[in-house]
This record gives sequence, C-alpha cells and structure tokens, in this order.
Amino acid sequence: MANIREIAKLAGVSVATVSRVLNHYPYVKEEKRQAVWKAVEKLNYTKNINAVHLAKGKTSIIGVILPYVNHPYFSSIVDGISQEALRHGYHLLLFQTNYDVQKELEALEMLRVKQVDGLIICSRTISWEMLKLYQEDGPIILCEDTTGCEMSSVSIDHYEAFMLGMNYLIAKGHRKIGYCIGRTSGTNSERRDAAYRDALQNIDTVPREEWIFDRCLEIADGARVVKALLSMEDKPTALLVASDQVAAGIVLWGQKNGLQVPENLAIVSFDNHPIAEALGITTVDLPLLSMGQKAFQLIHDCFIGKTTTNQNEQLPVRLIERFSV
Amino acid sequence: MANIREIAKLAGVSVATVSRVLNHYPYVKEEKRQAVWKAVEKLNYTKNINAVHLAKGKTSIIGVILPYVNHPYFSSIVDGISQEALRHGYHLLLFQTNYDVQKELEALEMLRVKQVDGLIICSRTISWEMLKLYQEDGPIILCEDTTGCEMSSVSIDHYEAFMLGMNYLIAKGHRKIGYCIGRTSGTNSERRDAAYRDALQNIDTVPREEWIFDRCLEIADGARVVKALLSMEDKPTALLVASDQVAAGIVLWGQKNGLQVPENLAIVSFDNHPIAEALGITTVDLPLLSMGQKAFQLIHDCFIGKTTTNQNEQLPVRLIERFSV
DNA sequence: ATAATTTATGAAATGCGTTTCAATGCAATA
DNA sequence: TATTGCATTGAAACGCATTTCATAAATTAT
Repeated sequence: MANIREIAKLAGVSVATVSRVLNHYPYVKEEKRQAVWKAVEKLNYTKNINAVHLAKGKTSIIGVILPYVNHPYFSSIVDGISQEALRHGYHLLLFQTNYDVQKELEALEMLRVKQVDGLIICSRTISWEMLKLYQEDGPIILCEDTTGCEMSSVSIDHYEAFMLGMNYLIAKGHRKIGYCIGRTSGTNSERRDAAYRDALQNIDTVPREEWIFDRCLEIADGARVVKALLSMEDKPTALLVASDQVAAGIVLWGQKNGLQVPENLAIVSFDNHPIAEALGITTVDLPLLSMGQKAFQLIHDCFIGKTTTNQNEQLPVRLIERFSV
Repeated sequence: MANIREIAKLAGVSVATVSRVLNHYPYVKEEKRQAVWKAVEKLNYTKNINAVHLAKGKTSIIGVILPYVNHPYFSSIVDGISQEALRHGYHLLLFQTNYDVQKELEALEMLRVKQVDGLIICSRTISWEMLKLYQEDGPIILCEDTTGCEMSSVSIDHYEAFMLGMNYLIAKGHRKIGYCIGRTSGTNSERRDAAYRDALQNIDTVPREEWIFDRCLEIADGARVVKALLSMEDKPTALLVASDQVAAGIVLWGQKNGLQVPENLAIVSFDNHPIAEALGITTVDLPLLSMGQKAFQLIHDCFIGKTTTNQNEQLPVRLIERFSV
C-alpha cells in the first residue's frame, strides 16, 4: 500500500506539499496540485487514518456507553447522538456494558488511550468519583442530573416526570400507587423514587415497598408484574411504569389475565413510544432523541473550545393524556 | 503525556523491553519488569492506542453498517454482534446510513483507510459490484443471501420464511393475501416477494399489487395500513407482515377502527419480538441475535486466518402459531 | 526602487508503539 | 571441553501523516 512518501516521490514534490494538497490547503501551485492528484490516482493511494489520528492526536470518534443497545429507550438516545455526530463528521463507538462496572471502566479507558475524543454515558453503574478520574482525558457527558458532582450533562428531569405522573394519578383519586422501574440504583431511578415518596407524603400516605417492581425493562416484564399483582391481597390501584414497553406488557398480559387497564389498574408510563399511543396509554413524553442530540452538541462544544466549563442542560417533559387512567 | 521512550529512560531499559513488559511477553528479567511497571506508574503512563493501531496495522474495531439504530430488527442484530465482539476484544463502530448510498460509501471507505478491520453490513442500498471493490481492503460480511455474488454472508432465508407464512395462511383457507414490507428493494425483500408470488402461483392466484404495502417499519405504519385496508373495496383476508412492530400496529389500530384480527384479517408476521407474544400474533421466528453473533464469528474467522474463502451461512426459521390467523 | 507582504515549498521534527535482527550471557548436551 | 540452544536485551527500522520552521520567489505597498 502506497504511502505519502511514495506519492511525493512520484509527483516530484515533498511530503509536506502532498499533505497540503490532500488536505486542501492553499499555497500550492496548480501544477503540483495536479501532479499530486495524478500520483494519488496512479498508486491508488489512501491515507492511513491511524497515522492521521496519531499525528493529530484525535480520532473524531466519540464513545457511547450504554447498558443495552437493544432497548428502545437507549436506541432512541443513540439515534439522536448518531444524527448529530453524522452532521459533524464524527463516528460512534459503542460500548454495551450491561451495567458491568468492569466494562464501563474499559470504555472509560478508551478515553485515556485516545481511542475516542469524548464519551457520552447514557447510563452507568460506576461512581461519579471514578468517572471524574477520567475527566482530564477528554470531555464526558452524562445523561443524568449531575447536580453536586461537577460534570457536564443533559438530562431529563425524572423527578418532575414522576411527580407529574403521581399528581395526575392522585388528582384522579388514586391513593394506592406503586411503580415499575428498570433498576433501583442510579441517579435517574433515585430521582424518580424521591418524587414517588414526596408525592405520597404530600397526601400523607406511606409508600408500600411491595408495590415497587424492580427490573422492569421489557414487555415480558409486564407479564411478571401482572402475575405478581394478581397474587396480591392488597393491590395498588395505579402504577407508574418507567417504560412504555413494560406498560404495554402490563396492559396486554393484564387483558389476558383479567386485570383490566384502567378498570382494575390505572397506568401512567414514560417515554411516549409509539406503542403507548397504539395502546392508548397515558404517558409522560421523554425527549430521548433530543437528549442524544444535545449530548453530542455539548461534547462538540467542548471540542471546538466553545465551552470550557461544565454544562448542565435539563430537558422538559410533558404528560400525554390517553386512556389508561 | 509520557510515552514509551520516557518510560524506557526512567526504567533504565530499552523501548523494546518496555514494549515487552507492557504486552506481557516472556524473556524479560523480573527486575526490569518491575522497573518498567514502576516507571509506568510514576509517570502515569498509558499507551496511545493510535500508535498501536498504526504500528500493528489494525484497530480491533469492526464497522457495522445499518439503516436505523432505533429499530428492534437492527438493534437485535447489533446486540448479537456486540456480544460476540466483546468476547473477542473487539469494538463496534456504528454507521447509521438511512439507506443513503453516500453514507454507505463513507462507511466502506473506513475499511480502506483502516479505521476498521472488517465490516458487517446489516442492510444496504449500494450494489454488490460497488461493495466488491472494497473486498480487498478487509473482510465484509453481509446479512443477506449472497448467492451469485461471491461474498461472505450470514442470512435468514426470507424466501423460506415467507413461504412458511404463505403456506400456513393458504392451509387455513386464505386466498386473498397481501403483505407489508419495509422496502421493496434489497435482496431480502426480493426473496420475500418471490416467495409471495410463487406461493400464490401454486394456488393459481394472481398477486394484487395494491395489497402490497411498502414502507412498513414501525407501529405507526400499522395504522396507515389499517386505514388503507378500510378504504378498500376488495380487501385481502390475510396479510404477511414483515415486522412484528407493524403487525402490532395493525392489530391495535385495527381494534380501534373495527378491523379485528383474526376475524376480519389474518396476520402472520415476522421476527418473534416479545410484542408478538404479548399480542398473540402468529409469527415466524427470525434468529436476529444469532445472525449478529454469527456475523461476528465469520468476520473473526477471517481475522485469525481460519477462513480464507467466502462463507455463507443460512439460519433456520420457524413458525410460531398463536392466535392472529 | 526598497521595504514589506504574501505565496510556495521542502527538510526535518513530531506523534508513538511494535518488531526485527544482532548480540551477549548462561546453562545444558555431546 | 566444545557445542547447541534458550534466555535477555537494545539499536534501529517501520508504520505514516501532520506540522513547524526556514527559505526562496513573487507581489504589493511605500
């Protein structure tokens, strides 16, 4: 495979001139420019991008850390990141972690070794302290509220979102409310839990731990929840469901097992995925695509030096009333 | 940032020895090994991975070309690729093309410039001829039947899958059958169309072009199909639906608009996504996760020199009977 | 006409780890 | 004791493009 020196030799110019031509810099005589392009074509030359990366000290790749690719919540975010990245000539390196700290660390290491110019963390298990150790290696954007930790972020106000759902249910007369969540740890989950408890406190009601369903991620988990509900003596009358997928599962498996929504169980879910519309589920719209886009924009602002301080952006949510309450 | 030469100097050894230590090669005295690690720690050294890539001539990154990340069909494949890649220490670079030939070409170019060691093409628009120009630059695996084009592939037999669905519908007495598809071009779609026509021919029935619904990708497209069906004088009694998502949309929007499945319309869909189970949709299971895994395995076989010729693997499908027919 | 710019161009340094090759030191075999 | 062979180690070459710096030539400004 030809390299830039061979091109230089064949074109009768220096490597510097070749580089200038290849990168469309000014100050090259037209004849030399021609000669270089001719040589490039003759030798079927292509840059070795790894040499470029080494020389430039950057790769135009940003890493995306997320637990699962195959989940609408995360692939929406990735979609958003991807769209913006494309517009700016960046590529995406995917790190599917399954919430494994070891894998998260490996991904972070990619920032140190300059495999990626920056990192967007869609969700994580690793601690903020640990993350901070990597801040000096390049920009990191978190998709969660980073209040109190001095890191950049774009986030959805999950407290507000849950509060919105809770108050809606309460206004509709519900008092026995539970919720379904993907996991109980993590900033986003903790914010939601706080809203849940605060909302209940507002109506002088104590939370019931058995009405909190953990590990609810996909449709099939809805079936599990339905089963659990059916075997309960004292059931909640309403559920906040942190994913439209799970909500869909609850509605559909509920139908088959005699747990009708909203007759026997009211549901407010989150995401506003098309499935919620199709099932008439009242949901809180979460701007996931925008969050991905914004995340890239923030990181890009760091690259172009537009931003040097930590940025924190909060995206608005809104409740979409349908027929599941 | 420290480099390997500084480590060598501090440790009082040659860079070759440092490299040996860093890469866990044998033949280094224990004392020197210690000295190197100590220097590494003292200078807080990390390899510059771009230099490694340049020197080794490979990146341990494989590119994944796909039209949309945010679609269960593709994210299942990516999930499979990702799982296997992880096991072998490879990373994934994502190229979301939206079926734009220009973007596909850019992704292919990444193989030439050695940004990626290999490429998995989940779906494409670009021609086989064009693709072949890049074969010399590294292994390329297609997720489609590549009969007649001498390229490696892992594929689902979409002809067989559609034929399975058609014969099932026909056995149930249906004669007026249409289908919904993501796009009409592409190998996979053409194979499906062929099966559709062959199956109809077998029962001496002529295909009805107006019963073929193009651009059916997501739940919302199901609503469109329902609407179109309702406005038809002469409706099909059954539909093959190339995506469980769309099928779900048809079932759910049909319910609201008085088009009951299976009473007014029988449906056999494809993928066997959890949503199909939840809705009781009869579907043909497509091993998408396995396809992704297998795709990576094939490409990996090329890397380790296990395979030098084109491989073509066909994965089996099976019909899962539920209640939509 | 002279000074001040601007245009052009190449040599050489830079970014940095891997790998080959030759050489030296030691131990085991003949 | 001589020889074969493995264990160790470093110098130097290699992969390759970018960028700085110095220089030279061509313009433009004064």
